[in-house]
Amino acid sequence: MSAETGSTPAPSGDPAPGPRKRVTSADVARVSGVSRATVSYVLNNVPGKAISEGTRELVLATARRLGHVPYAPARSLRLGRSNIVLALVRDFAFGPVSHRVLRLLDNALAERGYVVLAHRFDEAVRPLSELWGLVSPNVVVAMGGLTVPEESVITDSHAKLVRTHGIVHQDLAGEMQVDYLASRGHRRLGYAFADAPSVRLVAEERLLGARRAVQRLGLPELAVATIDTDDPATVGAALDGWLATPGITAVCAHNDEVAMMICAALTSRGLTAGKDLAVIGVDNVPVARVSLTTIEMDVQAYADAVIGAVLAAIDDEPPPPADGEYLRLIVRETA
Amino acid sequence: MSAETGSTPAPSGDPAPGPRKRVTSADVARVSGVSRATVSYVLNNVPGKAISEGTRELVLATARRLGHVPYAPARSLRLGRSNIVLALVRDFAFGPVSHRVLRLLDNALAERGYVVLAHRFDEAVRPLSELWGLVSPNVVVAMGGLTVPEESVITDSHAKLVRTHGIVHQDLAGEMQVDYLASRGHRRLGYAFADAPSVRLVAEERLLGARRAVQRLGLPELAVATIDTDDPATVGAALDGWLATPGITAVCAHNDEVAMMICAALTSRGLTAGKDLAVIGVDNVPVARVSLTTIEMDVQAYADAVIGAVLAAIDDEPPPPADGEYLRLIVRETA
DNA sequence: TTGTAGGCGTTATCAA
DNA sequence: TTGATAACGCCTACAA
Repeated sequence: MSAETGSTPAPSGDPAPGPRKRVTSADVARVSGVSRATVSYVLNNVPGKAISEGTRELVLATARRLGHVPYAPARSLRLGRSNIVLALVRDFAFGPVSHRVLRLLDNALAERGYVVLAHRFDEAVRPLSELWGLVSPNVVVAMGGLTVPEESVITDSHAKLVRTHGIVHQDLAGEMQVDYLASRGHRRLGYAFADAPSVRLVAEERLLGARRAVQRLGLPELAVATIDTDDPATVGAALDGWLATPGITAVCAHNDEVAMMICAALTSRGLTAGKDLAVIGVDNVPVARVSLTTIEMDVQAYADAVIGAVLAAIDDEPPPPADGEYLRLIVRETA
Repeated sequence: MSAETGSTPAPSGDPAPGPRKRVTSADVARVSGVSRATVSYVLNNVPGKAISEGTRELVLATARRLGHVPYAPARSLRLGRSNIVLALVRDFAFGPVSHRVLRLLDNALAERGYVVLAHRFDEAVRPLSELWGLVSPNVVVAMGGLTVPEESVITDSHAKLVRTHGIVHQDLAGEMQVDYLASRGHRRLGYAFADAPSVRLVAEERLLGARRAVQRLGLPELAVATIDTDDPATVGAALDGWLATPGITAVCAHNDEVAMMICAALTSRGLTAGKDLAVIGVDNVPVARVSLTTIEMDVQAYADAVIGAVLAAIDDEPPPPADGEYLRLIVRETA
């Protein structure tokens, strides 16, 4: 009975099909009448070993019949690595573009036998270093930027690190916004800057690009207002500020969500986006597709770059170069 | 000494700070000059054992100095269970409410030493049964409904299953929408039904509730239009249909995103939500907070229910009852 | 108060 | 073509 130690002492009442005994590969071997090694060879399709077709099918059938599922922790322990790709995000609402990238990444990795799991991390809740005692990923994909200490914690772990930040040059989005508005004759521009920790790096890059374009074109300085998407009052205040400033005829928004909030605030004031004030976003989210002028990202190309980097990391190869054209202007009604 | 003959093969060329040797608890024991058991007792704060303060601090200091991190797979293998709570979602864009619930869940679980990981599953990409060979969760939280075969695959695994579907009575949201609009004198109502696999169950429940309210109040049947949020044309078509139907003065939307798309389409036509057509959503997402009338969910209460269910599952206890008032009407400008 | 020993499920190595 | 065995890192009953 001491052999049963590890397992739950079976709380007196357990009629539910609770923690049944795990079906191990040893069970499959025993029932099949072969050795554990043979089972392993068959289940893993080991190339070198030649297994007779009869044995192979017998093992496969037995495994299926008994409902054997390889046990991930044991496998990881033996191999010294897992098949988990952990996507670190600061917020589960990490943006429609990243959502789609992760979907495509998981699709691509499924063929290789890897899986993408997402974790929302917050050093205040659980230090990153504690994470490795709970999950042991093969590759960590940092969605969005990391601080230097965060990076080093990951580097110190045994996982390889892939950064998505930097693949898409977010500053170009800001530049494209300004360039387009300027081409339509707008001279004095407002800028709606998003203030949330989870998007800070991206937000700063976009603003930087917009400022650069303004300078390059010799336009007056941007009228930057900070928006907290959780507080609609900041949108109203920003809008009223722009409307009160003579000459401002257009606004660049950090993204489509902010842009839509501005549009809604305009409507509240009996004004119309695209008529009384030009508004341009970034992302081309579904809700934008009705009428918002925006900057679209080539998600497939972006995802391909991420996929390439992750596959290289898995194979312990140097990351492939990730350059390409990812951004495209979409003109609709609001600007 | 034979222990030292392990002879790490040291692949000829390995200049990169690649897969360094893992620091094991045995290393900590050896360097500290104590047994492996002692290290384990100290690191896990085992209550029964009394460890001298000196030993305790020595071990802790050594572990920190060597950078020892307990290795999750080994721990899971020994214990027969992991500390992973896997949230299954059909789409990473699984809604702002669920995003917040997962955040609160992870916060609550951090204290217990568990972690929440999210996985976007799609049977067409990777059968659920394959997942258990890649990750071995202690608890699976199904965000949104599951099909019967999906449920049984999870039940067959060794993970416990927690369902979030059913905690919040989504049909009540539909009822509240209709009740409110009726109270404002609207008689003939449109309904914007969302057509996406990832929200189907919720969408059907909300529509069901709306229909029930219409019947109860003796109003004419709902003019239901199906919206595909990825295709703005469906929004325009739906709106034109309602506008062309005499007597329709208000529309219930499946959620705020759909509602915002309708508002944008109204603006495109020179009309205004709340004036030319009443619009009401569900969710109270940030972008709605500017002017959209909507139904808000008490996310904290919802999350508390989920947290309770997950903690019970971890402790192998029966799930606590999850009843409560989760929904609240928020009146703004659009209805 | 601390140490010893055994085993969790899997896979690689070696032998048959 | 297949089988026996050791090892991955950790935890814990039992012995000292």
